[in-house]
Amino acid sequence: MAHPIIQANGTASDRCEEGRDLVRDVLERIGDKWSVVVICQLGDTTRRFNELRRMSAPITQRMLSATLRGLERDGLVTRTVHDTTPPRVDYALTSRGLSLLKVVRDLAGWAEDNASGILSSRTAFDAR
Amino acid sequence: MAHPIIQANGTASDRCEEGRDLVRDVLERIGDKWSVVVICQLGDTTRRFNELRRMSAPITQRMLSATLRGLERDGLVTRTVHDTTPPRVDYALTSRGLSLLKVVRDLAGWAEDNASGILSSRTAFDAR
DNA sequence: CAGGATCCACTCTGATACTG
DNA sequence: CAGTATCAGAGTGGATCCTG
Repeated sequence: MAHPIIQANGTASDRCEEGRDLVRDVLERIGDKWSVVVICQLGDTTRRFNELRRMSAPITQRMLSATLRGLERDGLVTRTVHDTTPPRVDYALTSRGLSLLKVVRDLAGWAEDNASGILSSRTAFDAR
Repeated sequence: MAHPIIQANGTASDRCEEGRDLVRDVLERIGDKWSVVVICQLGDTTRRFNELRRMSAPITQRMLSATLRGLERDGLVTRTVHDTTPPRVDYALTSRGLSLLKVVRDLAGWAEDNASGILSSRTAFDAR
């Protein structure tokens, strides 16, 4: 067996096969253009709409709104409306959202670790 | 601090902020419709084109071809052509691809663990 | 067997303008 | 402040046909 690291987890090898639609579902959520950005910007603190908008620039109002609604729908984010003037709405990650944040950060870590290698691979490939 | 787990890794909190374009780049690769499926089907073994096609059904020829080329471009997959008749081409994950497989399996694990919760959240949200 | 080329339908996103 | 509505453009994937 060439790469024992992959075999370490007994059931993990099946997890890709089995729940393909599931995985696709999740990836369609976090694989869109802004979900990961918003999740990371939220982190473990509460943020307001325009605050997130600034932090996630250059996201548009429309996309931030849509992204937050999607995350809320999946139970990853809570939306709290304070009935004041001017209106104030707070967003925060749920515990499920926080657990996803962890996974996403692992992914981000992998991305950073492999970014330069990937970029040079691309350059080499395109030069053929 | 409500969720110390998030704070565990000193630099990890920055990894989302810092390399946003990086992360997006990676997510555009694995976030497309088929990359994750193909990566999982490859696992740590070598596969031929039509073999992958069957395993990844209902992927089309066009998309399998495009997906594999993308993965090869990023140095995640090797493509080995055997000059025989009929032609035979073998695909396998590189070590970089295998390291991504690990991360992807974590993601798949998260997806499985949270699938039912997410689905019921969606139902509840849509019923409002 | 392992693809490439073409055409089409759909989705996702951005820009802009407007509202409670 | 925190959104919604509408429109147009780009990208992405599927179906089909063809080839060394």
